[in-house]
Amino acid sequence: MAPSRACPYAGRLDFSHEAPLLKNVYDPATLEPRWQRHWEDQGLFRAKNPGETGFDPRQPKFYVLDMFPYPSGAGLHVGHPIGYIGSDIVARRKRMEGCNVLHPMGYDAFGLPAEQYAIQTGQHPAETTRQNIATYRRQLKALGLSFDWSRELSTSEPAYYRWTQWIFARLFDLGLAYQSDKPVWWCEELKTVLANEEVISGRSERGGHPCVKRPLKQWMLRITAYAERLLADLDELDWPEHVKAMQREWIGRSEGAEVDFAVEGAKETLTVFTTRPDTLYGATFLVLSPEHPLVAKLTTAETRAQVEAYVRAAGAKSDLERTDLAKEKSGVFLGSYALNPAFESGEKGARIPIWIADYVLAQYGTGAIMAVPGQDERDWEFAERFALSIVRTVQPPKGFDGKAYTGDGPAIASPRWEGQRVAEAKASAIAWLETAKHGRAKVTYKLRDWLFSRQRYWGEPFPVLHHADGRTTRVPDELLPVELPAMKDFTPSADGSPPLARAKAWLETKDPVSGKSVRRDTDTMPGWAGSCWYYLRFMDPANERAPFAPEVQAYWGSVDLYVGGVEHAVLHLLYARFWHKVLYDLKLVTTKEPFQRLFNQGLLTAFAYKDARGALVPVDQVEERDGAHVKKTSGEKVEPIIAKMSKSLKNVVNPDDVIAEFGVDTFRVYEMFMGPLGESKPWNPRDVGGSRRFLDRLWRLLVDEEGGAVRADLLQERGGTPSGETLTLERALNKTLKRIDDSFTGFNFNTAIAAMMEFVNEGTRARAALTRSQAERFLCALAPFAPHLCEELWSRLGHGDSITRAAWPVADPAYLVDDEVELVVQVNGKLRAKIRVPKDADKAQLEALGRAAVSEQLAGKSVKKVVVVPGRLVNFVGE
RNA sequence: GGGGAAGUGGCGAAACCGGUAGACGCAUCGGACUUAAAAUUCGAAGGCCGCAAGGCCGUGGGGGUUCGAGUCCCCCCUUCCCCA
Repeated sequence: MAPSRACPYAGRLDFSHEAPLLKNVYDPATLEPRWQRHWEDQGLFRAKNPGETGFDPRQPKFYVLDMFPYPSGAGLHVGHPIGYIGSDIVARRKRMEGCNVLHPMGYDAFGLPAEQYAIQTGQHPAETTRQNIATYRRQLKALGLSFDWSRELSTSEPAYYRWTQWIFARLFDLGLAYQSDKPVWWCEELKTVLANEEVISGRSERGGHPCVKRPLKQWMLRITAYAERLLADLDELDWPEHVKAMQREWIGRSEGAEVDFAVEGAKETLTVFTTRPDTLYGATFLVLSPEHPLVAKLTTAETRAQVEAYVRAAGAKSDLERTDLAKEKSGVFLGSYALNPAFESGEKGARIPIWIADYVLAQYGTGAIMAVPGQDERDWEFAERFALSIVRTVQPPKGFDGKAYTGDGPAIASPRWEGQRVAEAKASAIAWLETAKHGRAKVTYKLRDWLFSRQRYWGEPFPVLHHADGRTTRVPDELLPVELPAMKDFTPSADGSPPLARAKAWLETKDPVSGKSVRRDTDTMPGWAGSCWYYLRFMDPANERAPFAPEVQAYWGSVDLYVGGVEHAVLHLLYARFWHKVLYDLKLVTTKEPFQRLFNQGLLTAFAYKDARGALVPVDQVEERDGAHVKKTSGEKVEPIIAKMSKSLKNVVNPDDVIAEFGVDTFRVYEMFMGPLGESKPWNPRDVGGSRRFLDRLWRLLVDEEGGAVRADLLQERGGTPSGETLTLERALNKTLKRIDDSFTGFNFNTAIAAMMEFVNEGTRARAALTRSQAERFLCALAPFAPHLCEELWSRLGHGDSITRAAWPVADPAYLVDDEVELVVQVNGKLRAKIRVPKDADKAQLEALGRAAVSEQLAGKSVKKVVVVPGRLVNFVGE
C-alpha cells in the first residue's frame, strides 16, 4: 500500500453526522464473505464424477489445474495467486458455458524446508505443515477461487502417499526403479544427496550450499528408458514453444556412432561415442574422462604419479567448471596408445596417444571421446596446448582462417568417403564401421536416470524390505502405506546416515511373506514424487481401493489447462510426464500425456528500495514525496529497484492487507488488469485504487444508493428493438463482450477489463438508457473476474439462483458494426483529416468524400495515386 | 559463445492481417459540488515551436522494403530467461 496515504475510501465509509447517510454503498467487507459462505453451503463448485447423482454424461468436461503450492511458513504473497486468479476466471467461464469443470487445489507438502525448520525449532514437520496448510487454505479461500474444496489433498498424508508408494511399487516391478552406487551429488550442509538437476554450478539449487560427488547407494528411476517418447510426444502438446525447447534440450538427443579402438599391447578395447563418425580419419588422439574405469590399467609406470594427482583434482570440480569453454584446457598423457581403425596398422596416423582430461565427462556417452581437432574447437585447443597433431578431414570454405572448422563441406583425407558432404559422409562412416565391425550407429541422450532417494525424514518411505541375503523385495500392496515412524529428532547423523536409521523399532521388521527378519529402507523419496501424479488423484481423491478409479480417469482424461510458473519447465513437468507414460503402459490411464495445454504466468515483481549505503529498506518504510522515494522517518532518498518479491528484499505485499483495504474483487481485477497474464510486471500499490473505482462506478450505475436495492427502472425489462442511446449502449456492450471473449485466447485479461471499464463509463454517461437485459449480460461477463460483486448485483436484480449457473453472454454480430465509421484521410501518408462516412460507402464515394475533406492540401498538387482501404483510410499520393 | 523472449508517455499498458500510435488505468493539472476537505463528477495532457489556427519530431539506435512500418527484412545496443 502507498504508506503515505490514508485509505481513499475512509471518507465514504465514515458515516459521520454530516455525511449524507447512504444505506447502499458498495461494501465488499460484508458482501464478499457472505457470498463465499453461500458458495460453500450450496456446494456450487463441486465437480460431479461419473456415477454420482446429478452427473450428466452429455455435459462436456473441462479440467483446469494450478500447480499446487509448497506450503511455506511465510504464507502467500500477492505474486502467488496471479495464476490462480487467471485459471479461476477460465474455470468460472467454462461453468457458465455449461461444462462440468474440475478445478481442485492441494498442497505439495513433503520437502526440505519443513524439515530444516523442524531441526531448528524442534517442532515436528507434520505439525508445521499442518499449520502452514491452514494458513494457505484460509488465504486461498479469501480469494474467492472456485475450487472444489471437497477434493483438497496433501501429499504428506498417509492416505495420499500410500498411493505414491503404490506407484513406486509398479516402477519397482517393471525394473524401472533400481539401486545403484555410482557417484552422486552430496550436499554436506543439507546432509543429503541431490539430483543432477538440483545442483547448479556445484551448489544446491535450494540454498546455494556447496556439493561434492560421492559414491553412495541410491534409488534410481530409469527415466532414460522413456527418453525417446518424452521427446517425440512433445510435438502433440499445446505448450509454449520455449518450454518444449527446454525439455528437448534437457533430453538432449544426439545421433552418432560408437567406435571401438584397440589398445596397443592390451586386450581391452576403448569404445568412444561421437556425433561425427565422418571425421574418423582426423582422430589424432583419444581422451578419457578421469573417472573412466580403464584409466588405471592404461597408465604406465612413468606417468602414474601425475595421472593420479590429476584424477584427484578433477573429482573436486563441478561439471560446469570442467566443461567451461573459456577455460584453459588441462590433461595428462597416460603413456599408452590406441589404434585408429580407419588406418591399417603401421600406416601413418594409426597409432594415437591416449590422454585423460576433465572436459570429458564420465556420464556422457561412454566417458571417452575420439579427439578430432580439425573439426572440434575444444579438441583443437587441447591439441594446440599439448602439441598434438591436427588433421583436417572436412574442406573449409575459401577464405576460412579460423581454427577448427565445424561447418559443412566435402570430406578430405578420408579415402572411404572422400568428397562426400557431412551428412552423407556420416552415413557412409557408420555403414563402414558396422560392416568392418569397428563400431555401430548409436543414439545417446543427455538425460540421465533420475536419482530418486534422499537421506531425509520428511518424505515418502520406500515400500521395500532389505533381506539378509542381499535381496530387496517390496512390501505387498495391501500393507501400504509404509508410514513414517514418529520421531522427535530429525537431524541427520554426522556420518551422513539418514534420520530413519535411528528409528530402530520401525527399521527392524519381519517379512510378511517369509516371516524372516528384514530391514526397511532408511531413505525417503524426493519432493518431486508426490507432484508426479496429484492431478490424477484429484479426479478421485477419496478412493481407498485404488489411486483412482479407471472409469473416473477415463472421463476426466488429461488436464485441459495447466497453469503455473516457468520454473517447473523441466523437472516437475518431465517427471510427471514420465510417470504418466508408465501408467499409460500399464493401462492405468487412457491418455499419453498428463497436461494437454500449459500456460506459464509471468513473474510478479515489486519495488524494493536501497538507501545510499546500498542497504535494503522495507517497502512499508518508504513513501513518495515530490516524485522522489524517501525514507519515511529520515526523509533520506532511496533508490527504487524492481525485483521478484521476497522476504530478503523486504518488498513482500500480503494479499490479506490488500483485501482488507479494497476487497477481493478489486484485488482480482487489479491483478488481471496489470497486463497480460504471461508477462512479468511490477506490483504498484498506487494503481490498485483504480480497479476499486471501476467496481464502485458499476455499483452506482445499478444501485440506488439512497433507497432501493437496485435502480427502480432496472427492475422491469423494456421490450422492443433498441434505439437511440439504448442502441448505442447495445453496440458498446456487444463490442465489449467480443473483446472479453478474445482476451481468453492469449490470457490478456487486461484488455477485457479495459473494455468493461469503457462500457461502465459509457453506461454512466447514458444512465437512463441502460436496460435490465444489458445490465444482466454485463454482470455475467464480469462475474468470472469479480464474482462476489456480480453475485450481489445479480441477486439484487431479483435472481434466486447463483450467477455461476447463468449462461455466458455471447456477442451478437448484428451489433458489432456501426452505421457510420470514421475514415482517415491522408496526403502522402500523413494524416490530414478525419471524416465520418456511411459504413457501406463504396470506394469511389470514399475517394470523393476524402478528396473534399483535403481539397485545401491538394490544391495545386497533382495526385498520382489514390489508396482506398474501406473502413480505414484514403491516401492521396502526389509528387 | 549458442538459443529464446522483450525494449512504446512520468508509470502499468493498448494497437486485429502493415492502415488514426498511446485505448483503459495510475499519477499530475484545471473546472463543478462543498464553509472546507475527502469522495464524486466534468475536462486537459507524448515532445518541441506557436496567442491561436497549425506545423515539425516521435514506438531502444542505424539502414531498407512500401502509397503507408510499433508491426516486415538487415545490422547494432540494452535487459531478462534457458543452454554451454
